[in-house]
Amino acid sequence: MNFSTSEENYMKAIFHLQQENSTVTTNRLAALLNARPASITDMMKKLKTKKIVHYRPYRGFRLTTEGNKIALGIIRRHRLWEYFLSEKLKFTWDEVHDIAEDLEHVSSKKLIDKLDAFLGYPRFDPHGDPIPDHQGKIEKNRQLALSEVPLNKTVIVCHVSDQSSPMLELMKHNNIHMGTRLEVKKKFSFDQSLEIKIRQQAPFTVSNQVAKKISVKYGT
Amino acid sequence: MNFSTSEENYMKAIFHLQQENSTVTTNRLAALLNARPASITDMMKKLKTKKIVHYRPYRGFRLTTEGNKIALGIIRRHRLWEYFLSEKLKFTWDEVHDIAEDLEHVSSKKLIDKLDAFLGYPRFDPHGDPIPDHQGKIEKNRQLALSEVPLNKTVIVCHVSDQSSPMLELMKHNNIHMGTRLEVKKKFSFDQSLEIKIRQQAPFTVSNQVAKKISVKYGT
DNA sequence: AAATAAGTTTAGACAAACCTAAATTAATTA
DNA sequence: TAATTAATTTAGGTTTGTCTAAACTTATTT
Ligand SMILES: [Mn+2]
Ligand SMILES: [Mn+2]
Ligand SMILES: [Mn+2]
Ligand SMILES: [Mn+2]
Repeated sequence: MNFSTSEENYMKAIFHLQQENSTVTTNRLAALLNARPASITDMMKKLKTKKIVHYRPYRGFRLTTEGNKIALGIIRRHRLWEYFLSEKLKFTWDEVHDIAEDLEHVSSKKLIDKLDAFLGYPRFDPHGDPIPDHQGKIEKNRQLALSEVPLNKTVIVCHVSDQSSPMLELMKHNNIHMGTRLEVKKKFSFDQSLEIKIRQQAPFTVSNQVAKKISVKYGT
Repeated sequence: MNFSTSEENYMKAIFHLQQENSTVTTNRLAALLNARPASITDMMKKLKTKKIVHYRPYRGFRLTTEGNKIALGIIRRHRLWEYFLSEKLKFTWDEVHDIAEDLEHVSSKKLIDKLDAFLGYPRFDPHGDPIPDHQGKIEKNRQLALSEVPLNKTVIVCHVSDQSSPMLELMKHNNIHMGTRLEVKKKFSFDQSLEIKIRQQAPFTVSNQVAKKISVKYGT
């Protein structure tokens, strides 16, 4: 079967919400997609007849096995394009998402498999998220929030979930950017603030608020 | 202003029809877009209010200066993606068009300019058609039909406008493919058939019917 | 100058994907 | 258990892009 851009965006959004909570509600999805709840209900009815979601009125919904497979295909496309944009076209990591949001809907299977080969079968996108392979197999996400990192382990910054300018200002001031290697030296239990050390720099402190927004992975 | 996929497809189609005949008619456009004449009229009214076409009912239409500029942008995107697909992803020349038909509607200017740079500012797409530059400037098309080629000039096959299997069979039999270098040795006035010579092969004859379908350019 | 034919437009429908406002259901609290 | 509240669905619209069938224009013939 073939799906519209809209249907694909819904499937992908449901997939992401399911990671947190296996059954998804109308309002959560409406918020994520910037749509009204009534629109969600309309689409859920449609996706139910297409056997993409399990859905019982007032009871929430989740992807069927088939729906899950399709969602993984869309995520594969999204992340491969993000990798392409960042690696080949030299976009910065914060610019790639919006463009990939459109490119992901060009759904030629052959295109994506050839793109994958051209890129050398990358396993993670520029935000550190795993890229499903051509069968839809996906590795466990190796990221965790900076606030969860154990003491004295070197980690690499790979995603920042807030791109407001106040946040960017703070990051710039502390010299944190994508790929920065750092260690957590101390956790203050009073406010969960962290003392951070970047190689060859004086240590500094970040609030728990900030640390929750920064994702890192264990370095190679 | 921002344009829908549909509006973009109409603009591009009008642009191409204008090359042959400066004012375009409803039925011609309907045929090219595989749509009903009534749909064309609807869209022309819309594009007129957006100042993309000049249009007087029953009198045909043509792109405004603005419409022309936009159409060139879409053609630029289309041909750059075709080049990318063929050159980087190793698609064959006959596979690239349909995929580019979708990719061309991803309209980030920055994406296309970076893609252009990545590809090394190519000037012709895999079919030999010129690629407009970032200002919309486009070179003259250097292609001509094989049937129009003067005697004893080496030319390179760069486009075949009929991809039916009978045509492909004939081309395969005569060893003609994209990039083949050949010379026209003789023109028979009786039926306009041509005697063709490919380097290190015995000469053979093709009908005018075939020669009209094959485009070539002067070699480098 | 009529009549005819060809090309084009209009009128009216429809599906997709949204929306607002009102009604309904489920969950929570008194 | 009966209200109250929060979440969700339904009813009814709108916009975009398409279509068919009927009406209309323009061009071409008698
Ligand atoms: Mn998307
Ligand atoms: Mn990503
Ligand atoms: Mn297109
Ligand atoms: Mn082309």
